[in-house]
Amino acid sequence: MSDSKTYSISDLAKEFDVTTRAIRFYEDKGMLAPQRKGQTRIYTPADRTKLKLILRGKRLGFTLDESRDLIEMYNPSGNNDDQLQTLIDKIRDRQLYLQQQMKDLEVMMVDLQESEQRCLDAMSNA
Amino acid sequence: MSDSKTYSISDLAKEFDVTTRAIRFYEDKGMLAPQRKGQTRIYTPADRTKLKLILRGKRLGFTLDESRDLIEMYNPSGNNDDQLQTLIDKIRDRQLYLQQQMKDLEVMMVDLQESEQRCLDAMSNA
DNA sequence: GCTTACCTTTACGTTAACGTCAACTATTGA
DNA sequence: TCAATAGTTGACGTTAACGTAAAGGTAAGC
Repeated sequence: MSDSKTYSISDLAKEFDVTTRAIRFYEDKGMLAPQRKGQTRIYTPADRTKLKLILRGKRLGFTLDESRDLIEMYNPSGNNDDQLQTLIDKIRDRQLYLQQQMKDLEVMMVDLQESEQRCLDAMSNA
Repeated sequence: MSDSKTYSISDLAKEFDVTTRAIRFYEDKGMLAPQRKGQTRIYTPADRTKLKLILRGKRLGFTLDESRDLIEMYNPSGNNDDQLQTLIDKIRDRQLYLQQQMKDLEVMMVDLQESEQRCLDAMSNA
């Protein structure tokens, strides 16, 4: 009863709004390794979590290779602290990058609002 | 004397840390149109600003095509308010996306700090 | 038994944003 | 004068992350 829940590939595809092709692609890259029932892939909650992490990495702008490294860090298999430090550095880099993005976005929003206002002015004078 | 300052292609490449190839590529895509002195490209401060906007767009995750639309919005040439609204929508989308990125990043930082701590613990017990 | 829906593998195609030559011109300073 | 430096235009190559078709296996329901 505990955690015997499983998912089909299309279950996960629907839940996370990705294609089955993408999920198989992640498997090809060695990031997922679901069980099989015959030929058909069977995903456990752990597999589901991994997929979630992959997609989170994507949203953060990591490549799949980078995300794979990150995910390996979550489980205590290879406790290589050099790698760990490298990854923490990558995270920090990405954090700085995000801060720059926020600044850029603020400037751009102001510029566009000015542009919008000019447009509205032009329309009201017609 | 006012704004007669000009730049060579490598001036701009150095200033913004991009390759000359990239700058010519943006021109091929119709995003820049510097004057020529013979064959050589001569960039005005206005060109420089455009390049700046292109790179800002990149940092925000816009494609070059999207950035071109954005840049056209800054000058009051085509006051098409439909387009303007479309672009404001795109900006808003990107803003939401950035907010999601910040959330993702926070979670990931916590996860990795836990991972780091486990690693440090393991080392101190050796 | 037949369709429909879902699953599989294999493999070539696609897109963005340049990288990387190659082959050439123009300028400049020793 | 000659070599180094910076500029030019093609044009083919590259990478990531899938898309998309081909060609088929399997199980449910009518």
